[in-house]
Amino acid sequence: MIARVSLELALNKEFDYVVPADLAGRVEVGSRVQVPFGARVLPGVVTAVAEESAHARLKSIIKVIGNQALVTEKVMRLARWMGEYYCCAPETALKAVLPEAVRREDASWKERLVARLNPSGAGVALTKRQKEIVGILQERGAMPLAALVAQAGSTTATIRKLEDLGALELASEIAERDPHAHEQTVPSQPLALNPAQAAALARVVRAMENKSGGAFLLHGVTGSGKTEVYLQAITRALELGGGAIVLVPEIALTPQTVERFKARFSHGTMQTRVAVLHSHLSQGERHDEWHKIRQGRARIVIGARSAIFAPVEPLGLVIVDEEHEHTYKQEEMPRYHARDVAIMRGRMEQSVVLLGSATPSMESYANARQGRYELLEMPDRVDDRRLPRVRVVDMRQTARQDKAPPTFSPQLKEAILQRLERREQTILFLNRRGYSSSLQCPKCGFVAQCPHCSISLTYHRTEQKLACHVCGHAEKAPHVCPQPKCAHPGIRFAGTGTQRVEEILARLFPHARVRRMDADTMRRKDDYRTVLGEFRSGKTDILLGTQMIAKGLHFPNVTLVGIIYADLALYQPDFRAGERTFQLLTQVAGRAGRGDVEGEVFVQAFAPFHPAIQYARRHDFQGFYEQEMEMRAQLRYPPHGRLALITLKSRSDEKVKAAAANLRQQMDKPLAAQGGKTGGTTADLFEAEPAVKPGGSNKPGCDRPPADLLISGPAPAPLLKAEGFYRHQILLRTRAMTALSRYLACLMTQWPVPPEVSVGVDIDPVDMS
DNA sequence: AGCACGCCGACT
DNA sequence: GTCGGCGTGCTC
Repeated sequence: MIARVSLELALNKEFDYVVPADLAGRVEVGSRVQVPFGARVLPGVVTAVAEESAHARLKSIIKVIGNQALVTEKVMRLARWMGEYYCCAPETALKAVLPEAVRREDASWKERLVARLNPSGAGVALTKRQKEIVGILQERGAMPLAALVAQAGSTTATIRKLEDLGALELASEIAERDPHAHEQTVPSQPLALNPAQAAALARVVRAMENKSGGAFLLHGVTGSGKTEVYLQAITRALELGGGAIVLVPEIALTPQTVERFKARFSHGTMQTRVAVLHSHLSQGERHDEWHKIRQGRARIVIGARSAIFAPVEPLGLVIVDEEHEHTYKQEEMPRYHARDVAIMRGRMEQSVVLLGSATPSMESYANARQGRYELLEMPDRVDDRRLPRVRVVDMRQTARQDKAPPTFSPQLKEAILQRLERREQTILFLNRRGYSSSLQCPKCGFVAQCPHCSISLTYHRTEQKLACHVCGHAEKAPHVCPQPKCAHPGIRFAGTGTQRVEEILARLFPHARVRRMDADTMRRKDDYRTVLGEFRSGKTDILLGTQMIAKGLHFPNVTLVGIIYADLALYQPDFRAGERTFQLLTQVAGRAGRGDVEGEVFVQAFAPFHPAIQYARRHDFQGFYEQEMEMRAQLRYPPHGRLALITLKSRSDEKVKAAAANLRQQMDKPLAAQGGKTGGTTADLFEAEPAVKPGGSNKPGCDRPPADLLISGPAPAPLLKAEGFYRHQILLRTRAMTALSRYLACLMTQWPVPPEVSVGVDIDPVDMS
C-alpha cells in the first residue's frame, strides 16, 4: 500500500511513501505520519492512499502519530478549498487546521496515579494509621494519589506501602486538564422568547430539521437576546444528533461567555461537554480539549477563529457571534476569514450557519439582501427595554479658541457627576491606549518616531517609555527634546490616550473609583476577570477602556456611556473607516441601559455630522448601510465585488519599489502570452459570480485573470514601513474571486521574486495598512 | 524550507 | 594548493 503525504513544507507538492506492513491498519486519509525526506525526518498528513505510485524507489513511513486520523476527511476538504481560495500552498492550509498542541507529538495526555481499594485485599492486617487511609478510600471510592495524600495528611511512601500490602491499587489514568474545572456553574433553564426571538429560532430550527444546511444572518440590536437564540438553537441541534461550533471574537472569549454555555449544557438531561478553544489555554489543555471533540466526548465547541476547524461530526450548527469582528480574519498565512470558512464548511457539510451581530458587516448584510443568507431581524431589546438615548457633543464648540479642546465636555462631565451622586455606573470608551499618541517638541517640531516603522511612538507615562504599537519597540522617554541642537525642556503630548484620561479623571472626580482596562493593564490571565468582577459588584464607579470593553459586557447598573473621541478611526486612510466607527459606536452605546433605568450615551466628536456618527446616534443600521453602499459601489469596493491585496516587502525601499513595478508589468502582459484557460470551476464562497464563464482549453499553463479585473498600484502601503520592512501594494478588484485566486496562484509560481523581496497575497483583506 | 552539489576568490 | 561564498535543484 502507498500513502500520499502532504508535508509541513509549503512545497505545493505531495510525496508518496510505502506503508510498511506493521502500520497497514493504522494509516488512513487524515493520519499524521513521520516520514524520511532527504536527509531529514518530517511530519506530514496522509491525503490519499493508493495501490501504486508513479514514482519508483519509494521510502517508507517511519511511524504514525496518534491512534486515529487527526484530520477528518471533511476538514481535509475544507483545507483544500482554503488553499485554493486564499491562494496559499495546500500544506499551509492543512497546517492551520490542526492546533500546534495536537500536531506536536510530545504534547499528550497527562497521566496521574489514581488509588482505589483492592477488593481482594480486605483481610490484610493494617495499623491504625493505615486503616484510616483505607477508610478514606472506602468512603470516597477511587481518588487521585495526590488528593489522597493531602486528605490523609500522609505521604506517597505510606500509600505505596499499602499498595505492596495489597490493600489498595495504584493505576495510571489520564487526567484531563479542564481549563474551567474550578468554575462553578449554576444550571440555567431556557428563557421564554419574545416573538422576534421565537421567529428567528423557528427558522433556524426548520433548516436544521431539513438537514439541507443554509446560512442565516441574525441582525439583532444590542440587548435583543441573541445569545438565548443561540443556546436554544444548539439545544435543538443536539436533539437532532448534531454537534455545534460557536465562534466568538477572541476578546469576547471570557469566562463569563463560556460559563453561559456551560450553564446550559453541562447539567441535566442535555448533559454534554462543552470544549473551549482559545489562546489562553496551555498546550496541554488545548490538546485535551481538542481530543475531547475528536473522540466525540464534547459535542459543543466554543472558541476563537481557529475553532472553525474543530473535528465536530456530524456538524449540525455553526454560530458566528459578532460576525462583523475583524479578529475573525487571520493576518498570517493562510489569511482566512473564519466567518467565510464557516459558510464554506456549512455548505460542504450541510450544516446550518448562523451569523449574528447588532452591526453586521457590509458584506454579510449585502449577502442577506441578495438572498444568499436568510435575514432574521430582532429590532427590539428584550423586556421592552429602550435603546439608550444618544447625544452627540460637538467638540469644536467645546474647544476654546486659544486652547486645545478639553478631554471632557461640560455635558459629559455633568452626566458623570450625576451618576456618581446616584451611585450608578459609567463606562468611558477611548480607542487609544498609552498616555499620548505622540510626543512633540513645541520649539523645533520634533516628533519621536519608531526606528523600524513609519509611525510615531506612543508615550506611556507609568513606565516612562515610548512604545511603538506596530512592532513593540520601546525606548526611554526623554525629558527634554532629544534633538541635540534644540534640547528644549518642554514637551507636548498630542493625542490623548487612556492613561492620560485616567489621570484627568482622578483630577476631575477625586472620589470616584476608576478602573482602566486596556492591553496595558490586562497583562495577566485573570486581570480581566478581576476588573469586571469588581465593576459588577459595584466596587468601581467608572470603567475606562479601549475596544475590549466595547462588547458583550452586560452590567445593569451602567446608565451612562461616554465615548471620548468618536471620530478617531474616521481619519484612518481605510475605506472601512466609516463602517468601523459605526460598529464601534453602536456596540459601545449598547452597554448602556441594560437594567431598569434608561441608558444615556454621550458621543464626543469633532465631526459630529459624519454619517457614521449620525446613523449610530439614531440606531439606524439600515440607513447607514444604504448610504455606505453607495460609496462602495462607486469605488467598486466590497461588497460590490471583492478585493485581493498583494503586498511586497523588503528592507530596501528601492528594491521593493522596483519589484512591485516589475510585478505589475508582468500582470499587464498580454493574456495570449500567458495562455491557458479562463475561469473558476471549484466551489466559490458564493456561487453567484460568474463574470467569467468556465471553459477554454485544458492545456497546462496559467489561468487567465477574470475579465472584470481592475488593477491599481503599485502604491506605497498606508504604513510604508513596518517592523523594518518597506511595503508596496497592488490592489485587485473583481467579482470573480475564485478565478482571480487561481490566476494569482499561478502568477506567483511564474514570477521570479527578486532577491531580498517577499510577496504576500491577501484575499478579502480586512486590514489594508 | 533545508541541504546538497558546484564552480570561482583569499587564506593556513 | 584548500576553505568557503551562496547560486540552482531536488527531496517520494
